[in-house]
Amino acid sequence: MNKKEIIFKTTLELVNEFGLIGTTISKISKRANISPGIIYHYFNSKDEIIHQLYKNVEEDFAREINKDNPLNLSILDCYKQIWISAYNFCIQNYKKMVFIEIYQNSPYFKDCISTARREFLEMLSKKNEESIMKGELKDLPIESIYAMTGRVAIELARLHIKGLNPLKSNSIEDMAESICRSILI
Amino acid sequence: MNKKEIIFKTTLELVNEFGLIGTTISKISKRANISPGIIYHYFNSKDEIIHQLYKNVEEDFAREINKDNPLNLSILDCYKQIWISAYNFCIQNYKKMVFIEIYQNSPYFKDCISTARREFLEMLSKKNEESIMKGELKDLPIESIYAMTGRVAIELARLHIKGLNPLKSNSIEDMAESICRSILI
Amino acid sequence: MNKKEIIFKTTLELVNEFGLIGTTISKISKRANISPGIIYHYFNSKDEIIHQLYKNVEEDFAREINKDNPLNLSILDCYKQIWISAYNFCIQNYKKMVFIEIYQNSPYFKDCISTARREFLEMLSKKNEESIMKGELKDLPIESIYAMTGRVAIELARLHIKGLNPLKSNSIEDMAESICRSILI
Amino acid sequence: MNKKEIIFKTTLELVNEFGLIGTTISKISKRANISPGIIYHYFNSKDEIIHQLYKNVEEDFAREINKDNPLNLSILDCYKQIWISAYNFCIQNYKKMVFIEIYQNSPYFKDCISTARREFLEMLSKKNEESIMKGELKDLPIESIYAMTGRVAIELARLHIKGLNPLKSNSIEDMAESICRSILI
DNA sequence: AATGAATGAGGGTTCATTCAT
DNA sequence: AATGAATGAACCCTCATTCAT
Repeated sequence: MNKKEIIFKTTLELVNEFGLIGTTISKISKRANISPGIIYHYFNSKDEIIHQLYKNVEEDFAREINKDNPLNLSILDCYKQIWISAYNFCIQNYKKMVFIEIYQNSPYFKDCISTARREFLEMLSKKNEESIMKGELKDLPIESIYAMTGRVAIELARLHIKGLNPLKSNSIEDMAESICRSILI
Repeated sequence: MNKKEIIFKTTLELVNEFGLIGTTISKISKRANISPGIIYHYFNSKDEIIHQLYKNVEEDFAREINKDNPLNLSILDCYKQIWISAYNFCIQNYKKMVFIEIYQNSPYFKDCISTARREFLEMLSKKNEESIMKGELKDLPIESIYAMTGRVAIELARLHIKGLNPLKSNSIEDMAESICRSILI
Repeated sequence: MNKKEIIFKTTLELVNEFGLIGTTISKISKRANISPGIIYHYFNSKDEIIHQLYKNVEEDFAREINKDNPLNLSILDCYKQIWISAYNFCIQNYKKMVFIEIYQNSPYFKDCISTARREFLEMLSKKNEESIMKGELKDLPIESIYAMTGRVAIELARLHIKGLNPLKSNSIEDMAESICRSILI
Repeated sequence: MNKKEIIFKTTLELVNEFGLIGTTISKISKRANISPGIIYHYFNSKDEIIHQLYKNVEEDFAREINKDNPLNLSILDCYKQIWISAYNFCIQNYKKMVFIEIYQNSPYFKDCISTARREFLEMLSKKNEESIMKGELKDLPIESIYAMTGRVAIELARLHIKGLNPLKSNSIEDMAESICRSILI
């Protein structure tokens, strides 16, 4: 692992523990066992570390969601698959998920999404419009659909990480189906 | 309005504008037209202001949710009514809602809930268990149910505040119903 | 002496000893026996201290030069009087003079001169033009005239402060006359 | 050009652009296309580069002043020739002149003059004493004479570099004569 | 109750200098 | 000779908190 990766890894951990402001250059350097100065050899500023880390994490997430081409499925199966991918990603990468949450709720966040993610969202929007026309999908903005599906996956994953058993005896597939049906007509 | 209330009101505004860290004692004192020193007569620390404000806001929220005794209704109607109350509360008190969001995504948040809210949740839990027994409700922890219903109301309200039209042509009642059905069997 | 004046006085001393960059907030606070933080109660930045101090010092200098209305005299007597005033000011306020020199040779200096000084220079320019027309004064820009007269006063005063006897047996009046004659035809 | 010379040349340029403090080892290494580390093979410290560069530049200046043996001339012609040489040197080597100005107005400057310059000054002093004895020259220390003549040449050259026309219609010879006459009886 | 000057630890950042390679 | 990653002290500045008044 090179030094940039070490800095990213350490920052990810610290933001989970202390938040964005609580993650200081001094803390990063101490935990990573490097000098504060050297951080500025690899990054121009603390902000740059945070922004680049977010970009990396967002790309990881987008890659996971995309990996089985959900857009080729029927609208319900598409959302179910995305839901399951999101849930699993969050459980397996909970520090990344927490980081995304914190970042997006901070002044750092300027709605700058990665190209990969934007393209995916555009294609999903198109699919949505078609489904709305066909009378399969409720007429809702994509942000609302996300709030009703993907966002719920994240919340449930968060409960999982807190040590709860958020699904109990229900299977992931059943949960995904129940939740995704709420956006259908 | 007494001085404590002035400090709470000012803090609520400033956190909406500048975030928790950006809300300094100096800013509070300037906007509230009081001296920085006197704040420490009413509170032991900045953290105490934040925590107490959160508690107050959470209680306001709980009070609103409770006001029409939703627990007396059928399980679906109960959740629908809670959902609608939550959605409306957030839209009508968006500064409080933003504060809650910021607080819960910060290292300040330590899952400490208010007594009023705890009592309500306990009663709701009991109702849930009965419904699960009756085969009406999915067997899920209350936190998951909240994630699938109330949390979604807040997310949609947030979109409303951002200027989107999150429900489009759908009525609040329909949305509440669709979403709350996802927790039923 | 109030705290702002103490900060100015300390800064003036330190700039004489260590230059503008070498004069740190930490050094100021130590020598003035105050905390670093309080400096920012009176000034917004280190730069503001430096700029305001320069403005004050420049005004002191301009006041001294103006005090006997040299502009009412003949051109030679006018410059002689200015010369003598400048020389005496520098000898009596050598720290201020050194500060002016350092400031004007630094990136801090943005040719922003005080209103009082600008007005004086405009009136002096007018007097110069008249004298040039009358064939009394060499046709030179005012900056050159300053370089040939006032600037020399400062240089000689600097030698005085270094412990030399820069005029030896020559009187100030004779020196002023010899030097100021160099700009006459 | 060997590496030491490259470092000197680069430093001269950078000091003109950024000042002494703004000229960092990092900037020197980047502009000179060498590593920061190797600079410490040729010099012990940044300060040493600055001091040696100053010494070199001062010697260049002294060499130029000396080149036509002004000491063999009459006292007035001697000073006129020195004056003209200084003025021309500054105009033709303005980066060196700016460096000298910056250096002498910085805490780096410790009045350490080069051997070449010292020898020249000693010979000039001797010539001065003879002229004072003969009643041709004012009884002044050599530093004062420099302030009244050579220093003025530099100031006027500086104005030339700033874009002014410091002599206007006056010839260099006339200016040199007017100024140098101020030190004669 | 109230003021606001004062403190000082800690923030992000820079940079002369060192050293393993 | 040469590299450039690495160090760490010092920079300017912020701000929660204290305290004399």
